[in-house]
Amino acid sequence: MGTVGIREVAQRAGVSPGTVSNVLNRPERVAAATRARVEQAIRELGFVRNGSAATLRAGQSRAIGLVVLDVGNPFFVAVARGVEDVVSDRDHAVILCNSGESPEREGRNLRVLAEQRVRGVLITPTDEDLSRLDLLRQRGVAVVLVDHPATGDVCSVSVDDVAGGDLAVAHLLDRGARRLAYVTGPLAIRQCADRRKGARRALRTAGLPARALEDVVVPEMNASGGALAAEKLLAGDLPDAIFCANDLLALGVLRALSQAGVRVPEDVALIGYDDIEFSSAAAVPLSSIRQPTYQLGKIATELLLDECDAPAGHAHQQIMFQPELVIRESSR
Amino acid sequence: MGTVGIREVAQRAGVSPGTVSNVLNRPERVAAATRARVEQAIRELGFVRNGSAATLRAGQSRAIGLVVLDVGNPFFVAVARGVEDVVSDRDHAVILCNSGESPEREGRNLRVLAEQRVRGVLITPTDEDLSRLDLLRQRGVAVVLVDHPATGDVCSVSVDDVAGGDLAVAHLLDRGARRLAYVTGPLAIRQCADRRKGARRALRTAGLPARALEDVVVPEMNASGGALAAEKLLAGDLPDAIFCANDLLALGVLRALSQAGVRVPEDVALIGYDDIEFSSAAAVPLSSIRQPTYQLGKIATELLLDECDAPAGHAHQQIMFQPELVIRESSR
DNA sequence: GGGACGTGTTGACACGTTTTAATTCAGTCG
DNA sequence: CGACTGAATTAAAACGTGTCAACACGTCCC
Repeated sequence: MGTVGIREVAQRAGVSPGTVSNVLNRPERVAAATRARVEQAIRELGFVRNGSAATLRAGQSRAIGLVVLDVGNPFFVAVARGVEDVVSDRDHAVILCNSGESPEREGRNLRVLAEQRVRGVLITPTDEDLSRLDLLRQRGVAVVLVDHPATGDVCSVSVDDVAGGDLAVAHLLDRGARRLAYVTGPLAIRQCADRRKGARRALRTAGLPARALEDVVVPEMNASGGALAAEKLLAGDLPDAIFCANDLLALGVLRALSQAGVRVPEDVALIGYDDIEFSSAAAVPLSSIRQPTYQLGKIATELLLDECDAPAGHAHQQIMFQPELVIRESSR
Repeated sequence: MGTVGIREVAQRAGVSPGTVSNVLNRPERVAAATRARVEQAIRELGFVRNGSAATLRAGQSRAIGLVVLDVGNPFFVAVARGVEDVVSDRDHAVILCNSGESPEREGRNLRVLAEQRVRGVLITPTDEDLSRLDLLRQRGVAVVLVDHPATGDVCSVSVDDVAGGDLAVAHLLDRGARRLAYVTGPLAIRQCADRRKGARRALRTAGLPARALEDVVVPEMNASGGALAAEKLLAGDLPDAIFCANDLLALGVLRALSQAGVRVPEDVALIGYDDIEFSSAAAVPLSSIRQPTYQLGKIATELLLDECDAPAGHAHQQIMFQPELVIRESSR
């Protein structure tokens, strides 16, 4: 059994290869009877179209690239779900790449995507240097930035982290807190800095001085980072309420406080960020800021495919979603 | 700027297209001076090799497919990490597909992979019907089953779930438990059934009757399923110890018990399965059964690529890993 | 009955790369 | 000095599909 191509199918159905191609790509242009004959031949021979030949001929593939910072992060998993749903609706495929926050890996990934001649790329960049993307954009590949606000000449979809920080702290203040702590990763990370900015805005709105919010910076944004932050807090006077830059940090804080005999929310109120699935299942269900992650992926993909389909009459858009406050036991 | 191909590079470097191809694929065969000239031309023109043309010519691409049941599941995320590390070491790419436990989506995914002419496929099948895979195997595409023990004519890599169940219950018995509960999802799921089988084996080994282990079956294997199970247990006489078929269930149980004033591990010991990241961060750190997920992905990929490289002298292997007991507070 | 028209179908070529056999050339040995 | 060797390079032939201009064949209208 040699490889069965469009030619063998054509021969078996008694038509020309061109007709088989039409059946595959524009079925409406071929007479019903002929089409039926071709489709039967396809089934009988177990023909599977050669995607690379199609891509080669067309100049671009029916695939888009998705480059994320960390496939293990629930945030990106949710985004990916949104992406995949749209993409499969529109009969495309998605090539998922993981940059692991390394610019070098990001570069490798982008090269592979360029070689594959993807139609477009969704990417959460590892840093502010967008020049790596020019390589693609020069070749006419559409690009949409995900969770990274852009300035002008490119589409972007993100969530308002300043508003999120504001929401969280306004809620804590509303609940009566007057001395707060902000547990965060490095402030060089845009998300951390923006959420802090929002938190301070909430303080101002409530007429409180900036020193009412103490920063606790830890190197790693996971549960052990949270435990470390809790240690620092326990060493001094405990604040009324704690705002954590993500849920993993908050869970670490929660556990360390519980072990030290501090009650949440009676002694200290606590709120996280991201609303990961596990937050509602924690020992004390965690209040959090929910981001429209699925929507993020969905809208970004629609934007991207629209740009691909009409590269001429396309105006770049910067879309920013608003996050949402989810109140649970930890700050009730 | 028209598309720049191998031809333009050749012209600029003053060589033939064949030489450029050699520089790309077998650099050692071309004289150092020529190579330098070609490489400079590549840089100057910003040439990016067209992967589809290469794939078309070669008959297969330098990519493998990975079809998982659920991209959101930490188990598969860890497997995917193992896969990607090996694959990128060997200079290949991985196309990640999500079947979402739906045989129909699985079929679509396999079709796309076939069209892309992948070299091989790693798959956790949605059901026992492996006929969908024949479509690929007939075309000479290597297949390795992941987390799904196979019988004979195909490679497989899995973890011994019976041994895992045995480990968990043996540990609980060792700790003094005499009346136990097994909180699980539908027993039609192979993993659930196998872990139960192992649990019963541990009972026999300890000389206890099967009725010492009560089954609590819930429809969903997540935290709310665990809460539901806990309700059922609280309605009767509490057992000494609870074995949960996965960590999310265990976390749900833990929370519901705590709310009811039951202390873990003093009143009831608790152990989960999978050892997901959150388990160690729970209010009461959770004992669990750890599976070598990363290894699973790594070995599966090596097996697959070996089969691809030497399709002739390849003997199918069925590899089964042993899980590992991780003891934490919840069963100390 | 002839021309215009529309629907289906065809044939040939192009897409960009890899590969194989052939060719060139400098150096070596008999 | 000619034949041979081996290394470096080349020319040409695929790979399988999509497209597009051309063509066949009825049908309708004047």
